[in-house]
Amino acid sequence: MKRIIAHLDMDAFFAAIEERDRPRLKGMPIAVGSDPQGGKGRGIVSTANYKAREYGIRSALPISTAWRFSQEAKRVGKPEVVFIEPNFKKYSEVSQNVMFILEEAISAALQHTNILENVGMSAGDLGVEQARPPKFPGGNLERASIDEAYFDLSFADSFDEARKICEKIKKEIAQKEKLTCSIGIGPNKLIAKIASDMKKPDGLTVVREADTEKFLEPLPIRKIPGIGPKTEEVFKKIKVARVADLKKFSEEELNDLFGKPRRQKSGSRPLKASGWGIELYKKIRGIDDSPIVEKYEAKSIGEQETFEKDSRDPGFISGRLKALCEGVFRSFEQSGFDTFRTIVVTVRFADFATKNRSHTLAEPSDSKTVLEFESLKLLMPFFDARENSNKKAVRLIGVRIEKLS
DNA sequence: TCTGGGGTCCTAGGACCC
DNA sequence: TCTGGGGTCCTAGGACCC
Repeated sequence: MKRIIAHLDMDAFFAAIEERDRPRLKGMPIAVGSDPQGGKGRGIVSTANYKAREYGIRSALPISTAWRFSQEAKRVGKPEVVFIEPNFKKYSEVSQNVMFILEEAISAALQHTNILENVGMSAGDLGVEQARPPKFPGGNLERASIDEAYFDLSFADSFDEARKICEKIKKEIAQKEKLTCSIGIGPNKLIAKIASDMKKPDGLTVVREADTEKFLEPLPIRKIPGIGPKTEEVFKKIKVARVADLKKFSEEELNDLFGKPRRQKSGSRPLKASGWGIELYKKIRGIDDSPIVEKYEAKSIGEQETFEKDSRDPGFISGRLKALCEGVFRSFEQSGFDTFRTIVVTVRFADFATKNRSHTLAEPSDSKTVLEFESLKLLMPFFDARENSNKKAVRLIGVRIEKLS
């Protein structure tokens, strides 16, 4: 049986929820993110709605820049951007609602398919291939993030059927949650994911197996998940901009490009593993066998904090470290895990240079005192002259626990 | 432009063991 | 004397994703 995979991605999720919940904001430019503090804030934009995107405001833009864009717009008589601080609790509740709608819709569609089959109405392999994936309901749905999910529609047997199911899903989410989403349908997760991004917002894009290579070739390489700003930059230097350009490289060439460090200048490291080259060779040809993974267990729990002002004060910094430990420990207690074994402390300096130090305990621990004591021990060397020779101020610190069980 | 906070995955080198 | 090969764990760094 051929695989049919869908990827659902909510449109401007956080901003759309805020716009929905505050009718007075309808049609206004909205940026959800940290407090801009009159242009002095140091955070970034989490999500901008489509109106705000017309101002050049998008995810990950420094909030201070967004503020400036808003002021410039105001000067030419356009409405100012509405800045809203994120409310993750609310977003996560809405996320659950959406996932529930999805789950119900999938299982209804599956039942429908089975009924048709049993009555012999489908292009029937009744008796020939009786075995349907007995995985629903609640099965074959992967919650990939707060606003994204993959689901398996192979049971629909055709891309046309799958499209109908997805149209229904979109309609239900719009009715029940007053939110729009975009869905991509393809022969695997990779294609579904790229497809869902093609016609945002409120899009539905189907890419059949036979069309995948033609679909991918004209795309900028950045559209391939896993190719980020660094890799894009490397390829830009050798005039590779689109997937079609990338296809001229053999598997060996790509493997070499990302493989072992071949006599590099100190400091610069290979971008990614050997293995990633071969991965990439497959991806740009639309090949992807990765399964839909339902259950998900956290591998680490952490918190970090950027100070309002960079600090050189060990008392202040260790005080904040302690507060972070408390937060991490609280999440740990609520997580259902019993013990942790590794503690990682992160320090980011004023120049954005970021250092980690970690320690793995001989025995697993469940103690807050141990967490606080070990984090402090990991932090101390950063105040040493040797680790921090030019006495750089600290911008951020973080604590994370790993090896949970 | 001047860069959050939550994560995941991958690699390399060194220690240590057989 | 000059020296193996494989495996696992720990630490550190980096790219990437939402």
